[in-house]
Amino acid sequence: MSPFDVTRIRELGPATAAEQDDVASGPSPCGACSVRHLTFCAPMAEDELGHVAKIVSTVELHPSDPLFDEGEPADNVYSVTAGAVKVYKLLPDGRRQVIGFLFSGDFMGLAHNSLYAYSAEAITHSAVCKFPRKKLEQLLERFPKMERRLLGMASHELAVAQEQMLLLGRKTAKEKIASFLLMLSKRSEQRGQSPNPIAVPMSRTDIGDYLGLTTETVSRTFTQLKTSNLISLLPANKVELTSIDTLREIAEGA
Amino acid sequence: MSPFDVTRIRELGPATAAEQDDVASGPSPCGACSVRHLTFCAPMAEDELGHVAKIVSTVELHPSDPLFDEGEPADNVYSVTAGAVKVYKLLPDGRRQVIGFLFSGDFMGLAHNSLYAYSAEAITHSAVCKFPRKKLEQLLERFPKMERRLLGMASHELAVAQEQMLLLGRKTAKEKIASFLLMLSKRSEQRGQSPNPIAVPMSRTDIGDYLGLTTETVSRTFTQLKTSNLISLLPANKVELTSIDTLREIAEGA
DNA sequence: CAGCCGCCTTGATCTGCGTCAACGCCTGGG
DNA sequence: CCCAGGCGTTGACGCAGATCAAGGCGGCTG
Repeated sequence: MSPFDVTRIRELGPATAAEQDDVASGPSPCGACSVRHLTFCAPMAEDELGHVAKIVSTVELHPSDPLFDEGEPADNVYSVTAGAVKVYKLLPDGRRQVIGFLFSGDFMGLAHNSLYAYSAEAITHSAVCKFPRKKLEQLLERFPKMERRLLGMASHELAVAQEQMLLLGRKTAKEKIASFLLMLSKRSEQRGQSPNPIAVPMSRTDIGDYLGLTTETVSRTFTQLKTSNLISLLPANKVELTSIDTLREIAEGA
Repeated sequence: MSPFDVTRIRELGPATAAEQDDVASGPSPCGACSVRHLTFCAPMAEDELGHVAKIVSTVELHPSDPLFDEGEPADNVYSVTAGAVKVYKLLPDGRRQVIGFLFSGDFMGLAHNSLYAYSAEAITHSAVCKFPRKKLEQLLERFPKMERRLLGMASHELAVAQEQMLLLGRKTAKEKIASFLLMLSKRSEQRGQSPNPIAVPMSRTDIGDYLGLTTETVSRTFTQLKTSNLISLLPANKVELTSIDTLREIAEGA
């Protein structure tokens, strides 16, 4: 079972056919958004949400639906409200690096120049809010507190990216997998979901491309952690962290 | 010869003994700052610079001087005005990952929580402007255009970090070194300095810790590029990129 | 419900880069 | 002027993880 996605999408409000067509369907119910406190909309007061609703449209995504590609004009900024999305970069010969996995509250598309620096694709059934860049910028100008929030979130992203550089440059396969699982757990908790049996919706290939490993190594390392009784692989792509403290020690290279 | 650092420090304005002691010495001459257009101070009008000068103090750093350490309270934000600074993270067992090299115009210390997420140390004789976080935040509140600039710079940092993840996770040693040299060249040019014979002020160890390699591999790869006539090692830690196009092809994995 | 396809796992082997070691060069201090 | 210590380079060897290969399993489809 994976009621998670569907549930959260329902929380978003009615998903009409028009929305699936990726077309703005007039003001959407930001007031009903259940993950608003996680997003850059958080600082907006109830009576200001109309300004947000006026420029936003919602998009529903199915597994492996692309959202945009690296190099396209970055005309929109997106905020994930349900599900899981991966963003990645490619080398000409096809080598892939997954830059991040996004969940409810995360945003993407803040390009410093006018082109997207990465591609985005849904992993699970997901929903995102779409903000035309120009209009969002006008909104930010009018509501500096929203811009402040965005700066705070960007700073956080930066810290996460730096932690990931440490992982990619200096950790072993085992340390990488342990770090990855703990990260998923922490983020799940931050979204108000279970921190322990965690959902791992992405494929071994995606995980490998995120950690700088091959699928084979990811698989072997999962097996190794399982054999050491540090994790259990549950049905429906869930993983139980049997010994979080030990995992933490491994992740930190102690 | 390396007049570069000294020159740019002089451009900063008089470096007094008080400044060397890392103590605010009253309003400093932001109006005379030759790298202001590169920093987050750029959007400030001439007649607003007094507000900046009032909260800033300058710090001079000698090679290998530490500026702050990971885990310390992040009480200040710094902007580099001359020289070169490295920021890095450590694993408990001493493995190091250099997160970035900072030059004129770059800032550091934008922590999302209250602690520095990395350590900072001067590579060359350098100068930085020090902004008490609290006071800077007040200033940002008063001048949203400065906050906007900071958001733009943070977005850029994010894109750079993502590019670095691709490098760390998926590129070979040769591709990493080629990418690194091209990055130094581009950044040198952005600061208005020579894009081709480039200054490489950091040690082989620092380069290795930045690229996820050992010093031996860095050294061997430099030798290999030299033997292939793609670069020349010049005196005073300068490197000439003999065939930028070929380097670019190598860097992109083509 | 049977067959296929994609994903995961496991095994065997290979290799790029790490590790260990030695040495040359430059620089700064006595 | 000489010596010591740090940095860079080079060589020999080892290993973590990549590559190549072969099934297994579960879910979707006809």
